[in-house]
Amino acid sequence: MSLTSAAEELLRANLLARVSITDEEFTFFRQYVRPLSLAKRQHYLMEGDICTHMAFVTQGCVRSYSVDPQGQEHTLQFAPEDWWVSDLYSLLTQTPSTLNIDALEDTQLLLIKYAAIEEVYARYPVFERFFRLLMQSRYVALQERVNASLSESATEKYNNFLRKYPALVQRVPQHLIASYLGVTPESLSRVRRLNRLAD
Amino acid sequence: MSLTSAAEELLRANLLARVSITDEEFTFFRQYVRPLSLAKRQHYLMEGDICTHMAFVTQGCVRSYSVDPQGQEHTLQFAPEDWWVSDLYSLLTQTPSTLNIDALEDTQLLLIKYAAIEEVYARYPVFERFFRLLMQSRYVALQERVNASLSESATEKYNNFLRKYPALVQRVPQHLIASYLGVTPESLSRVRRLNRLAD
DNA sequence: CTCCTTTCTTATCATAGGATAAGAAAGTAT
DNA sequence: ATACTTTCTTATCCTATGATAAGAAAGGAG
Repeated sequence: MSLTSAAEELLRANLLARVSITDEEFTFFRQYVRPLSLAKRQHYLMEGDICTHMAFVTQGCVRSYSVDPQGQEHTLQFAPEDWWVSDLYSLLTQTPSTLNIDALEDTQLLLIKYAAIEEVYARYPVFERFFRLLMQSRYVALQERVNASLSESATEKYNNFLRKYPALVQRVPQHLIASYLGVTPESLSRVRRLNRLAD
Repeated sequence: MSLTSAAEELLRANLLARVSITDEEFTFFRQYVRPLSLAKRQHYLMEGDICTHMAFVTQGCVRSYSVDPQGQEHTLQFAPEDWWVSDLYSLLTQTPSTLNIDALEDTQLLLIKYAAIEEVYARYPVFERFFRLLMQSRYVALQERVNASLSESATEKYNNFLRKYPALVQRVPQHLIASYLGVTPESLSRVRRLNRLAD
């Protein structure tokens, strides 16, 4: 049995943050895990591809986004280190993806083969528990985002983003944050200027 | 052992749509289920309450909504028969709810005690599987809603709502659909008029 | 049937944020 | 160092949608 890499230890820690995992369980899980490197701007998933793996980011940052009929990009998720990302709909249904996932920086992923996941759940239900817990917290966060989109102005959305994700603001281009918030880059720039004037 | 009610059979069918459940498993689960009736406009949950149960709607319709600092209501979910509803954040953290849930019609719920759910999962992991699957599909649907809020105009959002939830349009007041879509009732009325003119 | 509440519509006016255009600043590669 | 790309800003103008106001229509309760 090979030693675990630093990346795998990050994955183990991510699992342990939600559930208790034994060495035996983790060793079993590792069978279905493989690393993937992405260069900055390289795509992990492109619209139309079928998503076959769940990706866990161990280094760098990716984002998932859709492209609307006018060619506008809309960012659905930023995933820096310690985050999971995939096109869940494509993964679950094994149909062509409507999302794109690309790297905002040079990035290291660990990929878990979706075709093996049922086997993992059957052997060690703790992994099913893990993904239930993960989905639950993601659901709560997404609902909060829907609520924000219904109730907040551009300024409020940006200021709350600053508060919630201060680290991302430092490493992600502003026009991508704009596309996450649902405003144009020019409007976000205006929001920031008015923030500055008001301070 | 008492006979199952029609409501309980609806619950059983809802579980069976995602997982295989034996009579024994369902009988065990039933221990933690109790019915609740709500009159139209009656609240099941009010902001500040701690959410202690998951609710499954067997008759009627409820909605969950938040109230912003200006007193505006924002509808997060409509839950007609066969849907699950709760304030998941309050449920998971046992902290005061930020959401309200009220009945749009006379409604029958089945409540599952959250404090018992870990016991249920431990005894019969199939229930954990069920809630994982439920959370997954809810997550996918919410992400689609976020995507719509980022990319669609009021008209598109309304027309897609019509397409996705034709039954709800018949039974839910339009101003509540407006509050779900993130537009004012007056704007929705305008959208409908322009739709009519264009037909 | 009548009153009262809720829901929906229409019209006018106001505004937050989009569209467009241009350039500045920062980052990257040769 | 220079050129090229990406990112960010500022300014002007424009439009989709919000705010306000008023009334019509529909639905319930007595």
